[in-house]
Amino acid sequence: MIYPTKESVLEKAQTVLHKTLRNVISGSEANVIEKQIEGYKSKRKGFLGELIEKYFFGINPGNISEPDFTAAAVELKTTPLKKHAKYRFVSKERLVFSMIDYDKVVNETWDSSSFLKKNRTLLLMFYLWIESQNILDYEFKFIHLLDLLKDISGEDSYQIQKDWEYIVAKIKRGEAHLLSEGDTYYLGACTKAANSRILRDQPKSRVLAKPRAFSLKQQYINYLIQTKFLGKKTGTESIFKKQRRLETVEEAVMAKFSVFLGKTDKEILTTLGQKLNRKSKSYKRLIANRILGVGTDSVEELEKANITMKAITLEPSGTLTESISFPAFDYRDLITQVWYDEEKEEMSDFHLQLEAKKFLFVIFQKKKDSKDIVFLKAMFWNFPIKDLPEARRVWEKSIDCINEGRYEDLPKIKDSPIAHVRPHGADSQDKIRTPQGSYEVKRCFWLNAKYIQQAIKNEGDQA
DNA sequence: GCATGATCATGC
DNA sequence: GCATGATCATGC
Repeated sequence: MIYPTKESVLEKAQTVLHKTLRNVISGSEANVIEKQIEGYKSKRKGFLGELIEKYFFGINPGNISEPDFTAAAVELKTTPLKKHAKYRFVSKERLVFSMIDYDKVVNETWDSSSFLKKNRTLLLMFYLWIESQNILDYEFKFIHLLDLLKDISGEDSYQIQKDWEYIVAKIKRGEAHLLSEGDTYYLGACTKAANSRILRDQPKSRVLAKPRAFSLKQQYINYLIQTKFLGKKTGTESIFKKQRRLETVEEAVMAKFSVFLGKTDKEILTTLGQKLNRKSKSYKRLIANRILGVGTDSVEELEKANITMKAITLEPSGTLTESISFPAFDYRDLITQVWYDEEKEEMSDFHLQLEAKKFLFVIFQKKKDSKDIVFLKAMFWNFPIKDLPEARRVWEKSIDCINEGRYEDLPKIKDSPIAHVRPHGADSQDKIRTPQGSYEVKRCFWLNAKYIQQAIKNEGDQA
């Protein structure tokens, strides 16, 4: 089949909306597919996409650098949704594009990039994923064309371009092995499991690098689902109430904070005409929210890019005394997780927090001989990929301890330069069930204060 | 000063 | 009602 135009592709695609693949193919085709599925131990990633190409569209694009629908210049993406209590549907995963060709990409510019050539216009076919279900019976819920230069806001397109350029610049520096999904905002360089153990050459360094693919982050896809496909408000608040300039997320956020550099908490609140409870443990966090101009913890520009804001307070000497906490974990769930599941291409929660997330540190410093605090700076930070093995070690030790019921032996701050485990509940009675059936106080992973202090200092050195 | 356990205001 | 982020309190 030849589909000459984007409209013809979309028209055909929409005939499977609210239906399943089984609904639109013949019984004998279904039998052939059933036989193939039996051949696999588990559902192979991307298999439904291949079936859609072959049996539904009747195309055979293979692994080419052109869009799947070459004449129409449309790239097909068959991708899963999960049900969600609050948001109805969320993307089950990031949206993955082709592998990054480290040798080739360093000679490209964004406008002429092979990424844009292949992926500028996407046909997104979202189906509802249900673990136990036959892939022939997955229902297609959303089918949309998305032009990455026209169908999203100018700021979002601009950010995606900047993300691509950041990734390419890092490869040009000979740091392909240090790429991390958390480096960028909407477009990320994610690991691809299929052959992630086979390391690749990179053009500007002798160090072998993990194969990675361009991808749109899960949070950005969720934003698209909520605003474009479900047509709902996001439930988040934008830091822009009016028309904004064409700028990156980082530039936009930094511009908000730069106004208050060196100001005390009182000065900031007076300027903003705000009053806040100084006694609260959330005091500085709330100041940061007010600086951004929001009255909530759900900030659109931060959530879209999977950024977590952390208010940090340094001592007058510059020392950071408090470690940074993550959400409390569930002991019984934690021990079922795999650091990186190659088959499912899924990371454990802690791994995902470190690799895919970016942090916005809003740093205050206590004043000597005064109750006042000063706003020192804001900075974006993401966990360096070189430190992942150490974080993994702490995580694995934790799982061993939990499996063996040795809760008193969970990794302590001195056991690692990077992370540890500590209580994180409402109080000492806030307990949760363990695999052994007993109850233990809720705990979580923490990033060591010293480690974060060094990260803050390193950023200062670079500037 | 630091490690460790415990707590609490906020907002969803 | 509860998860979360950010301390606070205690003891060495």
